[in-house]
Amino acid sequence: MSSPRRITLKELAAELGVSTASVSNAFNRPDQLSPALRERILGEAKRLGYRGPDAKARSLRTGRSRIIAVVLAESLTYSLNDAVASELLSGIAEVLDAHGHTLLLLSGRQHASQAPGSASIADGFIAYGLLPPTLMVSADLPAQRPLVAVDFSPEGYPAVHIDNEPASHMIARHALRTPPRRPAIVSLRLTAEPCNGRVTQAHTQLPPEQTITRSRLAGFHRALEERGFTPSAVPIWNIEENTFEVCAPVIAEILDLPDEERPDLLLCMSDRIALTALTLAEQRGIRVPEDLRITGFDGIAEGQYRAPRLTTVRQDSVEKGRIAARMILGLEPAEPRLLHTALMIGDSCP
Amino acid sequence: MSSPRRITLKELAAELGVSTASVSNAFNRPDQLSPALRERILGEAKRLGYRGPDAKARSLRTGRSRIIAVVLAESLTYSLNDAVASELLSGIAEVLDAHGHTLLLLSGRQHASQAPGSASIADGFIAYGLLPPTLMVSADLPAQRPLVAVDFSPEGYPAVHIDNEPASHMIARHALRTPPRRPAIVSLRLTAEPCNGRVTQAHTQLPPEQTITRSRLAGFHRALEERGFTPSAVPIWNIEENTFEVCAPVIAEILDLPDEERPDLLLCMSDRIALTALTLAEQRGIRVPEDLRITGFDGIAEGQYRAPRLTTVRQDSVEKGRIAARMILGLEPAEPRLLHTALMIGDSCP
DNA sequence: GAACGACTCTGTATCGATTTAGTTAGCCTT
DNA sequence: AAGGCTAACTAAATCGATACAGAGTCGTTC
Repeated sequence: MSSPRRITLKELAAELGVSTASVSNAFNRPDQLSPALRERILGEAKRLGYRGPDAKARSLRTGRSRIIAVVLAESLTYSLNDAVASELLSGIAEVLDAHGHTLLLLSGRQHASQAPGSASIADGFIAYGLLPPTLMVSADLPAQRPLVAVDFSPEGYPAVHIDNEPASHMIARHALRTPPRRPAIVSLRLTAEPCNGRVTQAHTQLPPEQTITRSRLAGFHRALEERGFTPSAVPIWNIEENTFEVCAPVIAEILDLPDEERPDLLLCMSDRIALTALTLAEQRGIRVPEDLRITGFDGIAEGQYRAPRLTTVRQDSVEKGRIAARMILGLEPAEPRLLHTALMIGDSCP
Repeated sequence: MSSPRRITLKELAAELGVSTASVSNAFNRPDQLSPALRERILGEAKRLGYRGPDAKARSLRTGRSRIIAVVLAESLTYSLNDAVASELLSGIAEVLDAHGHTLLLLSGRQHASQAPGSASIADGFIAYGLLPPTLMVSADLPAQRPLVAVDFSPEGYPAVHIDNEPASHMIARHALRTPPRRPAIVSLRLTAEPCNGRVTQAHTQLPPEQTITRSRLAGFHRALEERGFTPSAVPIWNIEENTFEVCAPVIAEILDLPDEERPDLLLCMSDRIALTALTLAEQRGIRVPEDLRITGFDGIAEGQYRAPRLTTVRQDSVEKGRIAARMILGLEPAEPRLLHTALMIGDSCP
């Protein structure tokens, strides 16, 4: 336990009989001293086991830590297992790595309760999908520090988005080309109050915060209307968390409806929902796409590598992450960006 | 750009006419000052927009940052999309969160090149699956700082492991109960030189570093021997990266062999490999398990939610992460731990 | 009524670096 | 030979907090 305490720059300087400035320069600005001295310093440093300037002290002095924090709306546990969030993080990590920065993971939830915010270490923040109320709580994160938002739009900050409404309009339009008898929508976190199941009249007052979900719903509704359906007559089921475990019971409820009530088209707001539907339909001997057509949203890998291949809208979450990271590093102008999506026609809804 | 610079603790103290010590105590040790003063300080802090002590300065002074770094063998981009690594991270994040710590993500690869290590910020390190050579490079990470290893065993550090050899022996034994005509092994990173495909004689000298892979192979071989097979006669294909994209061509090579050479049992070293085999077999009309039996390893969710359900060995990666995190936080003794695994018999190899 | 302890609060050294302004020495110019 | 430059190096202030030792006040206790 009595570790031989790490040697400091000052001690190293004393040992060598040079100033601390020179040692610092040896590590950071080689052009500021003679190669000979630099060599001598680096050599002695290695000999004494000095690992280079301490990051804590350096970041205090310089004001920069080369750390970017990503604040995730959901718990880290959830986010790390969600394909879309993982892809986003991948994109962010890729760019940060390439520019010598590191990634600190914060959860919007955790953070609120967290005693003394270790957040002020970060040079900048990338916030993902925070809801306005959560944002308020954690808004004091970026005390004058740069913040880039992904998948939501806090006022006054640059944001990276996809075109949710046109995208879902596009896929719904495709699905409705073959007119379904009973279309249905399976939505993600649409209601103000948590509700895992059929959305009833009681939930009609949709909260305005859920911008993504609402935009996607709007796209579905527009397409339905264009094809002669009455949007309000199309049933909506709501899913509280985008995981198999939470989706499964709701999907089961839908698939186990009596034949004459069971939908023959599911417009799902995420691939995870659609994949769950695919799995449960298979288990029940419901044929996809003959008896039931299913569309997803996101374009995650899992949906493309399985049979039947999922019909979905691909959004490039990795690229979204890259852009956000480049913005926060100042490598590209931090201004609102809207990424486009692509319809991917698979076998689940040809 | 001329941000009104964040106010400091000292300025706040001056404003209030109290000492900096009191302000610090107001935030950190409420019992050290009267409730009245504390109230006054906190009030004024809020009024002036003071967010609480700066993390950089605090961590320099106290020597603790409440940040734990996870060093991943692979690139972050890969790790974030790998189910096993994600689960591990989930487990780690869960425990760290619960104890007010945050997670810094470092890649073993990135780190080597990274200019000035921002690593010395961390209070401790959890290293995952580093190969000895890589570890050497990054060994100077934990300058006298605690380190817990996961899935490998650097000398002198506590490590969390699973029982790889018994586990793969167990599943191979199960698979061989129904004697296959032509068993084959699909391995992960087994060879010294990168080799994506059939392992030939040239690769016989297996490097000793790949402890996990070697242990799993040993388990397979022991079971094969017990069932009367000559291990050296069982063909091995090697996969360089545990992703669909890298697996697919190798699996295709196997499945496209002429009927009389094609294996009828694949012992795969990961679920990802096994799932790829499942998908490609399906595409080719090869029936699983009738024509081809497949076993995996890991027990990732994706394999359990699809049909046919994967026969595999479940390792609790989340728990592995939790344990590593608790060790690094000193919540449980940092001593070698071996987790047990469970055979999960699915439909891919009944 | 002196001594003691319990509460509050303050002064200041310190954590380990970076960086500005400045000093010295040596060389070149004219 | 004087002035001007540059290169190489240093002294010391500073980043923003924490925590120790001590100072002052006030109520108890013997």
